Amino acid sequence: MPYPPEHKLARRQQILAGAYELFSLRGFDAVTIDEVMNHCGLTRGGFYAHFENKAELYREAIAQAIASSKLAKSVQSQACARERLTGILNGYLSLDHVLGNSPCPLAFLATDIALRDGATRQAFAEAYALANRRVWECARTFTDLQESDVLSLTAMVVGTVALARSMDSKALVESMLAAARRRLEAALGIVLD
Amino acid sequence: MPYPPEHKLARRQQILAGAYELFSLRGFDAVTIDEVMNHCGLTRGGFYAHFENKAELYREAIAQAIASSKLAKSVQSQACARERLTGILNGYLSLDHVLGNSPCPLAFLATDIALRDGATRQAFAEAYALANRRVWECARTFTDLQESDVLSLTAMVVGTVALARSMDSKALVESMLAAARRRLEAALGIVLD
DNA sequence: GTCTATATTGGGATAGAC
DNA sequence: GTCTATCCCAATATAGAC
Repeated sequence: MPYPPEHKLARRQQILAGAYELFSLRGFDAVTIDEVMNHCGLTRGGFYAHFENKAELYREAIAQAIASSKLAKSVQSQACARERLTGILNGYLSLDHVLGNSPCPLAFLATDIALRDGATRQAFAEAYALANRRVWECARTFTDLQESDVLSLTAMVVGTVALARSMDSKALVESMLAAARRRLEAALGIVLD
Repeated sequence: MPYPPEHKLARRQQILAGAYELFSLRGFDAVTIDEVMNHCGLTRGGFYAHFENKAELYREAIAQAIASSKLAKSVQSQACARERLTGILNGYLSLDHVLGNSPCPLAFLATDIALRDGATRQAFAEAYALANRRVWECARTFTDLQESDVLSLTAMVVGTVALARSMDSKALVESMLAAARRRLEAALGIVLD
C-alpha cells in the first residue's frame, strides 16, 4: 500500500501551503494549477483527487493561512498583552512583510477577494473580524478603546502594507511604514521598534 | 470622410472611460477587451487601432481616471480648504463609494496594481503621491501636520474602503466607515457629515 | 476606423493507465 | 493518488474586406 491514509491529508496541507504562497503574491487569476502542483513536485492531473476546482483551492488555502497565523494562534494572556501586540504590529509594519514574507491575506488580497464567490469572501470577512477582535483583546487591557475604534487602526495598517507593495521607492515605503507606526503609538500609547 | 480627425481622440477617451469603469470594479484579468469595446457599442477588431495591447489600455484608463478625478482638478484656494477637504473625505468614506460609484483606483485596485508592469505601477504611485499632496495642501492651512503625517491618514481611508468592499455585512461596512470618520475628525480637527 | 473572420495560446477540467 | 494524454473553451491578437 504505497499511500497510507494520513498521506492524503498531509499532501493536501502541503498543496495548500504552497498555493497560499503563490496566491497571496500574485492573486487568483495569475496563478495556475500547474504551478501550484509543480511547486510541490506533482503534476496537474493529480490535483482533482484533492480539490473540486481552482476556486476551492483558493478558498481553502486562505482559510488554512488564517487558521495557522500568528494572530489566530496567539493565546490570550492579559499578562503580556502589550508586548504581544507590539511584536505583532512591528512585524506587520515591516519591510519584510511588504516584500512578501509571511504575507497577510488582508493586505495582499484585499481587492482580489472582492471578485471571488460568497464562501471565499465569508472566510476573508471572518479573518478581518478575528484580527480586530484579537487586537482589541490586547489593546483593551491597557487602553480605553472600544472594539469599533480598532476598525480604523486595522484598516490603516492593512492599507499601508497593501499600498506600500505597489510603490517602487524604498524611501517612500519606509515613510509610509513610519507614519503608520507613529499613529499607532499615539493611538495605543505604545512604543514600536 | 466619415471619420474627422477629432473623432479618434474622442473615441479613445470614450473607450478609456468605459474601460476604467470595468477595470476598477473587476481588475485587470477579469475584464476582456470584448467587453470594453461592446460597452461603447464597438467590436473587438477595432481595438487595436487605438491601443497596442490590453496592458496599455489598463494603464491609460487608470491614468485618465486619475487626471480627471475630483482631487486632481481641485483648485488650491486656501480660502475654503477645510470645506473642500471635508467634502472630499465625506464622499470617499461613503457607502456609495464602497458600492462602486466613481471608484478611487487606490482603493479598488490596490492589490491588482502590484501585479502589473512598471509603467502602470508608476502611474499608480504618482496618484498616491498626488492624493497625499492635495490632502496635505488643504490640511496644512488649519492643522500643523507634516506632509509625512498625512500618509497614514490616506492609507487608513484607502484601506477602509478597500476592505469594506469585500464585507457582505452592511452593518460592518457602516461601522468601518464611521470608525475611519471619527479618527479623521480627531486627527484633522474637522467635522464630517 | 471599423467590421468579420481566423490564427494561436494558455489553462481548467476530464479520461484512463498504473 | 499520481501520472500522461487529451478535450475544450475563453480570450488575445492578427488579417483582410469595406
